Amino acid sequence: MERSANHSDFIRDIIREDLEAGRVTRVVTRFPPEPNGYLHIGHAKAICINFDVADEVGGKTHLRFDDTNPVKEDREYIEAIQEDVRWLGYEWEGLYFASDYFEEMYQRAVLLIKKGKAYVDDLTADQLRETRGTLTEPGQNSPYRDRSVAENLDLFARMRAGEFPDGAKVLRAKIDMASPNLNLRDPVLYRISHAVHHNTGDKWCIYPMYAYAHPLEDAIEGVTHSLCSLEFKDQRPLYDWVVRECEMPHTPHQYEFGRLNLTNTVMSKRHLKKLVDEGLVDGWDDPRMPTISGFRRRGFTPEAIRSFVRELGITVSGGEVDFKLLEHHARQDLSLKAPRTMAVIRPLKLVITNYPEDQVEMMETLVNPEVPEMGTKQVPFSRELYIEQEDFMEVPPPKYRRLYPGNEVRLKDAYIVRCTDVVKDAEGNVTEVHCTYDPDTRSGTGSNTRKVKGTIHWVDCRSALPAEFRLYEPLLLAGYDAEAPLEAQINPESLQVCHGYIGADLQDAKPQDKFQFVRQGYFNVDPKHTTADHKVFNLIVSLKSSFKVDPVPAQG
RNA sequence: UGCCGAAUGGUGUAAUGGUAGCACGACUGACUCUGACUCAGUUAGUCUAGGUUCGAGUCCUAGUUCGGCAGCCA
Repeated sequence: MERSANHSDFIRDIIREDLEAGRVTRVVTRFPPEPNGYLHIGHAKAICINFDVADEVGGKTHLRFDDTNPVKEDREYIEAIQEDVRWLGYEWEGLYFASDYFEEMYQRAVLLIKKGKAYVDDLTADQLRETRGTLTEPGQNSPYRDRSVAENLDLFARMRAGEFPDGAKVLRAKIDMASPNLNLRDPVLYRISHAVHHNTGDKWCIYPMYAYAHPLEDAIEGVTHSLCSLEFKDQRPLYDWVVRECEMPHTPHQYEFGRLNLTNTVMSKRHLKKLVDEGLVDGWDDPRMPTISGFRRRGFTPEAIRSFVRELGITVSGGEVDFKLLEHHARQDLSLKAPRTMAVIRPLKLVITNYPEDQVEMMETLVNPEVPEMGTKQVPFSRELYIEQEDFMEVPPPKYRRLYPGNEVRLKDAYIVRCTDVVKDAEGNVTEVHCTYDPDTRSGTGSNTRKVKGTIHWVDCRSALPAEFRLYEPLLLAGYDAEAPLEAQINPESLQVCHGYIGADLQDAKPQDKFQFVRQGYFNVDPKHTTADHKVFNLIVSLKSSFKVDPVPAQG
């Protein structure tokens, strides 16, 4: 795993100090997803942080499914989550399930009861909320708060035995109903839920709450540094209370860092699940989704995501990261890996009128000019080519250096051509561009010293393969409101499908192969919709451009 | 008018009492058989008011703004 030289942040500082002071001998962190949805780029940050900080000091990281709420969880997610973590490039030491600790958690709860630190409460959920107090007023003690230990023990055992319906009773910690920290106002430790659990089946009908279960999970596994996001900050005193009062032999410590927010991106699982369930996107792995699987299908590389996350750093101040930064890391990584090739997304036919009808020349080109070791390849060239519609304008705007009547451009890796004529249909749209070529200007011959301002890409008509291109924009409209219904805020142009051509060199491209379409951007072979005779390419990220084509070209 | 936390260029971060730096973005220019890449340059910042100090982004006080917390979710 690659490491950055000057990593330092408050978490790494704490770890270093703990190590130096001998408080811990080996660092253990954990990534604890709930299997109730797919992982997104925000989780990627948590994954990178947990694995990286441990790895850097020779520690280890557990993958633990925090599966304490059977009604929301599903096996499907367990597999997907593991695939995503692996794909990101991380291997956990130990795969754990919180549900494997249910018995120990139960016994620790019994201990709490015996110590007078927990009690069974018969209040309804509504009553419980009403007596919890508010942000500015203390709560009131439950009338059941002072039940005897014996009664609590009996009731709790009967809860476990299934004698009560869902919601009839809860086990609560006995802490302080007047605490200014709402989390300490006798938080619920266990609830009754007659639900089938993916792991424990119907063995249990009471399930521990996160606030109780999580610290115990960490303690049981010997986690040293339990890293979580900021919204758990207020739970830290409760976390410590649970570990202490349950008399856990090992004491883990919780530290919180700021979540990742990306511009123009919803990150909540609730919203993402809704987009999937309502068919507004093509599944969890829709390339517009901020899920790990979405980024993977779109064509982002794990290296790009990791370097992006590392550049973000770890802080406790929140913010919103510009999506452009992620794109930057994608380009940077892909530029060294992706073979270059010419593809035409919106085709326009170009005919070289003075080129022999049946001649085909093979043009040599570098697979990747930035990495010459990647070699060269041959590209066929002949009289009729497809060029990009954008690369011809009958009436060019200022500074336009592509093709227009009378102008010369270089066909990349081939010849310089001059536009002599255009052919139009009945509506006056240009359907064909006619050019003449200069035989002395063949690329690589060194025989010519002529310079021409513009170079455009092309694909030879005879050998061209039809292909589908999917161009993406942000899924959500700029300035969307996460609180308002999302369906009305979906960017209608978030997916644009184009039908064009690729060169014969992409004949054998496989799903997830990545290419740079010269002058356009990086594309990934879509693994879901590509078939043997129909290739679909996802735009990963476009190339930057310092020239914007006039959006309202004057067509004659 | 509760508790907790955070405020540094447009964005994300660094500077742990001693020259406010880096990256992205934006804008110039050079180069270019990718208007890419690369290179050079420009732009732009310590929330406010006091205080401590030879010296404050950093420490103190007060304020302002923003975020989190009132699930039998995690």
